[in-house]
Amino acid sequence: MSGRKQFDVGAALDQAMRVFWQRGYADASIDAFGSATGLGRGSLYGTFGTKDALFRQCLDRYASIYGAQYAQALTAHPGEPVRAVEAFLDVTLSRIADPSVPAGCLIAQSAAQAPTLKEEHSIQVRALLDTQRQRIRAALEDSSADTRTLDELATFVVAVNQSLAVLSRAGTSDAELRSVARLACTTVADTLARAASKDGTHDFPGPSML
Amino acid sequence: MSGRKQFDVGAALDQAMRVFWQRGYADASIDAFGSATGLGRGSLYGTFGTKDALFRQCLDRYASIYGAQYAQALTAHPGEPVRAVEAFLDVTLSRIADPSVPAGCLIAQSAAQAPTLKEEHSIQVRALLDTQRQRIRAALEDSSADTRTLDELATFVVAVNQSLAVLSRAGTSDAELRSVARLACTTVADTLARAASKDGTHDFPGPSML
DNA sequence: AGCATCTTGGACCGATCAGTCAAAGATAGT
DNA sequence: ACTATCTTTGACTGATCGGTCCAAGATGCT
Repeated sequence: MSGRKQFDVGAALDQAMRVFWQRGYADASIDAFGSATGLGRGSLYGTFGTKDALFRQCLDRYASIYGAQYAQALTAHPGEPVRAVEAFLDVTLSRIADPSVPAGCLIAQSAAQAPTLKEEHSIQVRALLDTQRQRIRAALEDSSADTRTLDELATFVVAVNQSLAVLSRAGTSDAELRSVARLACTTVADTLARAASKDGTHDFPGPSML
Repeated sequence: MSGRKQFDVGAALDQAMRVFWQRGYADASIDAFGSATGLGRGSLYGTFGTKDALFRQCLDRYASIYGAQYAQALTAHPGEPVRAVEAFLDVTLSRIADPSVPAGCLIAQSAAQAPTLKEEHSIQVRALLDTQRQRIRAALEDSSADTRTLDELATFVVAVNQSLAVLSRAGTSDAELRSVARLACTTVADTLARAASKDGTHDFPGPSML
């Protein structure tokens, strides 16, 4: 049976992504993709190519889906960097709490396995993490903190975000994960406040240096 | 050639641990252990049993080696919880910077792959993380913060610690990792300070509530 | 209707996996 | 020195891996 494609390519890619997400690259067998998507090997290889190519497409799709959510969360609170970070981490927390999708994070999963991945994939993972860092950094830029502080805070938020994924895999409860996120937000708030007071600027207009 | 064991069991276990640490459970083949230890299959199976049993022993060894380092770091600064946390995270940072050992962390690696591990191993990983959390919690106990705050901070430190391992796998520089750790320490310091001022206690003896 | 093109499912391939086993060599106790 | 016991090496097994291939069937164009 065939002639025209008998399945939705996007939906199949979603399922494949979930397999990589849940099991990691090494433990994701072609048969597992077959079971998850209901497709035979011919369809899988004909549509997505090799496992490597499929993985690349899954990383792309993951970045596209959640990258958009992260970007939206970060830009939804202009001028309120702490709120932005809060919304950012909440994207991860909500995803982890969502039972229709695996726990953890495909990027964190892949980063942890980076040494066994092909260079191409490691580079892609790094690039995605760097994009995330830059987005956070941009959201923090409304504050008056110095460049170095902003860079460090952005990396810090990326780190905490990854930690949520790892701990969720170890069965840490949603409440505990949320407390971790909350503490990270206070760190951002305190650090920005300190930076603002140090250079004489404040969150709202006030006496300036001149 | 044989009669008596021709190799150091502890050294072989160290090498095997490094293989799991570097490659993760799924990507660690028996042949890889053979190459790393210089042993044949007979010696490996005769000494350590199956791959599962070897993994369990490697987790034990890892916990023993670094658990001791973590415990020492945490207890080296009694009455100074922030210093203790600093020393704790420094154990991880030093290990990551040590080229004689893989980057990352066997526990973080295993936690990320928890869904594909046998229940027994997931439980073991959880237990190790919980032990770590309790140790941190104990080191924080000298402060005057409430129980809830101490629990949350301990989980937070565990989370940041895991994040260092993940990010190091993605090629994050030592300097960036150290800035993440530094920010986490300020989180601990600020949170403890807030808790102390809130309930009227201070870090050093002063006017009490009565 | 006829044909070229595409899709599909499953058989198949060589490689590699975890684990077993037996033959051979080395040791310790007697 | 003899023997029971242990270790080691490497061949072997069955299962599973990623990937290829092809026959069969479905479609669209002319």
